[in-house]
Amino acid sequence: MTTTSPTQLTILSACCSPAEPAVADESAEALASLFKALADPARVKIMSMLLNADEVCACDIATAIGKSQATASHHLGLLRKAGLVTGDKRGTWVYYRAIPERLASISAALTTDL
Amino acid sequence: MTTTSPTQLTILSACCSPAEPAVADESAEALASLFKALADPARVKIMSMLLNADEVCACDIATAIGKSQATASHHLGLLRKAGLVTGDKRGTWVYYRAIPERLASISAALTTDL
DNA sequence: CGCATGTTTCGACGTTCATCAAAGCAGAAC
DNA sequence: GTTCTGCTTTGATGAACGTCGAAACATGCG
Repeated sequence: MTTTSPTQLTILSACCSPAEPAVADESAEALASLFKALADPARVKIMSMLLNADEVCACDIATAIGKSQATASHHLGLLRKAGLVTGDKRGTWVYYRAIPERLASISAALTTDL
Repeated sequence: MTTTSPTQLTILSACCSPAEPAVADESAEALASLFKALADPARVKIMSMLLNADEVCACDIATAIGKSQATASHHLGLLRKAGLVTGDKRGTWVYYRAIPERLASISAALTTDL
C-alpha cells in the first residue's frame, strides 16, 4: 500500500490485495534491455531479414532499411551488443546472422516468466 | 546491392544474394512500437504484476516500481495507449488489468511473422 | 457546500537515442 | 608501396524519453 490503507477504516472498496513486485529488478532490467534493442523499426527489419536469409552482407542492410551505412552499422552494433546477431568478416565484407535462440528466449519470457 | 556489384568483375567473394526487405514497413513500425512500450524496467515490472494478479490498484503500482505516483501514471498511460493494459475507475481507485492476448501476439510475431 | 484523497496532466530538467557527415581502419587489387 | 572499397567509430545535432514537483481533476465523506 502506498499512502493509506483503505481497507481498515473506510467502508467502501477494498482497493486491492497487497500486490507483489512479481519479477526481480535485475530480470526486469535485462528484459527491458532486450526489448529496447528491438524498439526501432530499422532493427526489426534487420532481424526480419536475418531470420529469413540466415546470412546477409552488411552492404545490403543499409539500403534495405533506407538509412545511411553509418546508421546501419550503428544498429547492427547495437543488436550485436544485445546478443541478437553475430557478424563475421570474410574478406572485404561482413556477414551477419541472427541468433534465433535469443529471440525464442524473449518469446518464452513473454509467455511464461513474466 | 548498394554501391557496386562485386560479383561481376572481381574474382573473390560473391558478397550476397539480393537480400529482401522481408517484413513490411508498417508492420516493422507497429512491432517496434510495441517493443518500445516494454522497453523500460518499470513497465516490465508493471506488466509482470498485472499478469500475476489480474487486477491491481494504481495506488500499489507506484511503490512497487519504486517511482513517484506521477511517473507510475505516466507509464500506465503509455501501456494503455499501446493496448497492453486497461484501467477502469471504480469509485476512488483505478484498477488495472493486463491484456494477455496482446502479449501473446507479440510472442507469436517473434516466432513466426518476423 | 467544503475538505481530503487518489489519479492524471502540465512544465521543466537532464539523459538517452537516432541520424548523418567526416574521419579512421582494415583488407584487396594494382 | 599506393589506392580503392566496405565497415566502424567519432562528433554533433535535434528529437524523444524518464523523472519529479506542482497544478488540475475527480470522487467520496462530513
